[in-house]
Amino acid sequence: MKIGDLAARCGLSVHTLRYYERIGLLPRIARDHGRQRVYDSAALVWIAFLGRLKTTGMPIQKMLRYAALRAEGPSTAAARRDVLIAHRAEVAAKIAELTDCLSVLDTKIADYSAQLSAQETVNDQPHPPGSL
Amino acid sequence: MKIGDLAARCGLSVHTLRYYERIGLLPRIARDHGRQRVYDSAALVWIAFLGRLKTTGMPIQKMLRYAALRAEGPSTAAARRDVLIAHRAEVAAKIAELTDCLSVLDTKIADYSAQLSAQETVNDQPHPPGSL
DNA sequence: GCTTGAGCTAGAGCGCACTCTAAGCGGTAT
DNA sequence: ATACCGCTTAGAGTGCGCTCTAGCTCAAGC
Repeated sequence: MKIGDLAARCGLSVHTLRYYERIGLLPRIARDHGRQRVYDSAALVWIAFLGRLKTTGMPIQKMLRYAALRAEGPSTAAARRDVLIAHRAEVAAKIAELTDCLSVLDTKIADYSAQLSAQETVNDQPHPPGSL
Repeated sequence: MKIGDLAARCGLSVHTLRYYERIGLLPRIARDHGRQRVYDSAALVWIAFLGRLKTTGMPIQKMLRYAALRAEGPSTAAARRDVLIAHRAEVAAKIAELTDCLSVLDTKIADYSAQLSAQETVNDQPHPPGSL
């Protein structure tokens, strides 16, 4: 698989794929005779997981630490698990925070709705009390 | 309340408060005799709400649109409610997305744990099968 | 064989949301 | 009176995560 194919499949741009490799998020990619990158499906799996980390708000610096552990091999499994456990806690906290904000939004929306329907009720009165 | 006091109470820096005013997120603030800003508690309430919007991922450009509607007065209540309803949907979607990622993380963590306890079991064997 | 399109590198540029600096003014404590 | 602290402005700088450009090589289709 060449870089354009991978880009089409994983949803990142060709530019971004090369950028990720340059900073070390993707391991060194094999090249063909013409120095063009050749990807296998493992790259797709890894990129999908990076996408999860990104979606959940992990900054690139932390992803790099995880990627470095991964590159070191199976001896870093415990360290990687710890990174994920810590990140999991952050994600859970973020969900709680968003859920909290959601109820604030609901309250605010309900306030606006009440305000608007009260106004509408007034408009519906052809002769509001005391207007004649 | 002067800008330093407000900063201490709302958790934003003095720099950020002036920046927010400059771009229009905060309405024009009254000044005292020496041109220094004087805030009332309404500012605190508004800033707290901006914080909710920010926490939930609303970009400053959208907050500006909401702030502009607010500044226009009560006639924009319906428009503001619509903005909040749309944003509420985005937040709910984000929560769903994060919840999904959370289960991926849990799976991954469980995989590492299984891998690590298997390895530990091997280490616990003083004479692994076939090793002597 | 020639065009076209995709890939290559190094490095510059961008949008967002701040964050800080420089240079100066005003009020208060000693 | 002087030192100091917090306030003022305009504008420059920062960090993140891309995103794009220039100038080139390479490979496949007509």
